Amino acid sequence: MTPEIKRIMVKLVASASCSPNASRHKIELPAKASNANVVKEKVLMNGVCIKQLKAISEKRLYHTIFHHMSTESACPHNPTISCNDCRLSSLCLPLGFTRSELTEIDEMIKQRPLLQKGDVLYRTSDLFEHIYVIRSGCIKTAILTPQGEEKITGFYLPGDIIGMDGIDNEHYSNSATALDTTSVCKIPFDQIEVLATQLPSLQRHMFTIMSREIVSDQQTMLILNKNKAEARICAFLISLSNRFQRQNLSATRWTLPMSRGDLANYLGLTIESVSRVFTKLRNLQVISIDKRDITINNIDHLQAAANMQDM
Amino acid sequence: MTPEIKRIMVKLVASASCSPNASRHKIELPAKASNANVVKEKVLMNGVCIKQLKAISEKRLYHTIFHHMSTESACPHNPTISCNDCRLSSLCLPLGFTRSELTEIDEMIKQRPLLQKGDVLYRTSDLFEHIYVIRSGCIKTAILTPQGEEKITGFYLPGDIIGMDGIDNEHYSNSATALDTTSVCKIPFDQIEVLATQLPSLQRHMFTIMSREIVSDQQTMLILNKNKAEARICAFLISLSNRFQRQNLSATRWTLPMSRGDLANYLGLTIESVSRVFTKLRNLQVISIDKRDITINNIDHLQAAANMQDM
DNA sequence: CGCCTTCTTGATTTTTTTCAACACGAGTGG
DNA sequence: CCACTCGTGTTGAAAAAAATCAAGAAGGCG
Repeated sequence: MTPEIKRIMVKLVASASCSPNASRHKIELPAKASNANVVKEKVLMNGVCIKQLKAISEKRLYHTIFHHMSTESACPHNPTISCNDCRLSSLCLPLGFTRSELTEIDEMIKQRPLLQKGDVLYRTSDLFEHIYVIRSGCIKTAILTPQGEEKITGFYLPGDIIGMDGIDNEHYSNSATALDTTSVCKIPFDQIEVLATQLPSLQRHMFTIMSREIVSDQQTMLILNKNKAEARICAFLISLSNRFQRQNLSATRWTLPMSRGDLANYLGLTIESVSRVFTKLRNLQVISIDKRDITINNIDHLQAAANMQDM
Repeated sequence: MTPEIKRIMVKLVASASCSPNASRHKIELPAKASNANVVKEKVLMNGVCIKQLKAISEKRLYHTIFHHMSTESACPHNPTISCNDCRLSSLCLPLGFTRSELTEIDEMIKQRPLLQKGDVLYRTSDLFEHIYVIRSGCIKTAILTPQGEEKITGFYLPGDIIGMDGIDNEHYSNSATALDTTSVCKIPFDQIEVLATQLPSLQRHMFTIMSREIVSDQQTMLILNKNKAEARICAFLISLSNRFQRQNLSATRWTLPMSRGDLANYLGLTIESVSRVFTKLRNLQVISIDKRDITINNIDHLQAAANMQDM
């Protein structure tokens, strides 16, 4: 590990105190981080393992750390943090709760599982009992077709809530799989229901997040309806950029959480088509790509390409 | 009007008494109805106009009437029918309500607007105040793209509930337009919220129907993800067939509620592609088509084509 | 070092769109 | 009653786009 990277990491880890008032980071990835230098140590933050990979490039490690740092004020993946201290609570819970109401909710969310890349949170037709809030990392949800193929229905980032598709018939209609080291809050839905009858603002909040999921699914349908591969991918990149920005991450420089295969599956294209569009956009200087690290150089062009006439 | 058709119509209209116990119809369209004979009269049922067209073929009129008859026990489009008597109440409301609770809900749903073909129920960015239950007819919902194009997000049939996309940011994100003579129940959402805190089963029901909408949107994404036009259209026809069957209509013989253009828009194809697939399916004897009247001759082939390998 | 997964690139084939013409019925007006 | 137009749907030929098939590059990992 180069001294430069070590210095930044130490600084980051040091600022990760479990305090609700810790200032929010706005971090850009410096070009100094290199893929050449490989870190073989386990990386711990406040005693929690955030990377189990045996070898990881400095650049990727740096990405991982600042990603976790900027999505939560306190220790990423730390299962002991309460809703009172959680930076995501504004997304997760309605505003205006009293301290005692918050504590009541905190009591309800006892479990905050830590998933490693590839771990399955729930499977299609598992009994529906919980909804989950993503605290860090990334989750993909997918439906199994009658032919046994997996069709990805969404990618979920910190602050997003998943599992609500299971309310209808008591079983999840999707499966949920971690694309990276991911921590989630596991919330028992029956307790939500009871609490929601007592706290109208919680009931309203539940309606709101479900409505938001409906709108977001329809936005996805909109992207899939664009018939040009380039338009789909550009629209997806813009949507991802906006979501990172909402997490106070850079809007123009980030790492794709998913593989080309997952992306192609989600967008209804083949891997080859995705790869070709990426190459084309890179040749046009619209984006720079290094494996899954994306830099957006020309957001206007991306926007124009996403909106291209397609019916 | 031929005597044969007149006889059937009189029989149908006669059985349309406003009684909750009226038996449900299971009706097939007889081949005798002809497109040649044109009805130029207004058609009334229990004093409510169900067709305003100046000229309509017997066949289409017959379709219209039995469609309305079989979706409701009582007078179609009749705004005075109460939830107590509505045949759709099992879809619309949770089971196990007491008579007084039902009356309370009935009180809340005072308005049951009647829409003619092309009428707009609400527009994108209208203030969200109501959700709507389709009682008869068909509604399409659509999102306006930044370029001003309309992208259809769904088709809704009797028993379906629309407008829940508006909860999130106080404004509808879709517009809703009638594709046919359509009646809806207009339900004030703020009153739903108040009532739902008092009646846990109503709260649960709201969560359920929103969850169902999420699942249904994801099913649509699944159809759009199939990259072959034939697979998309076959999957859509099967889905429509199932929905008609759920309304106790024939699963194999019905009328497309939407134009080729709307269908193409919804499926992310061009009008020409839709037309070509229809022609191909007709040549293969899989379906018969007469304008918008569809007869499914070979459901297995349709199923196989819908499931065709496409990734 | 070699195996495996992921990603890229090229050549070919299939599919769909696009452009253009035409058919048909409904509604209109002479 | 008949020509006319308009909206809707069909069909054909050419062009564009994406899938498919095939091969190879790069990096993680044992």
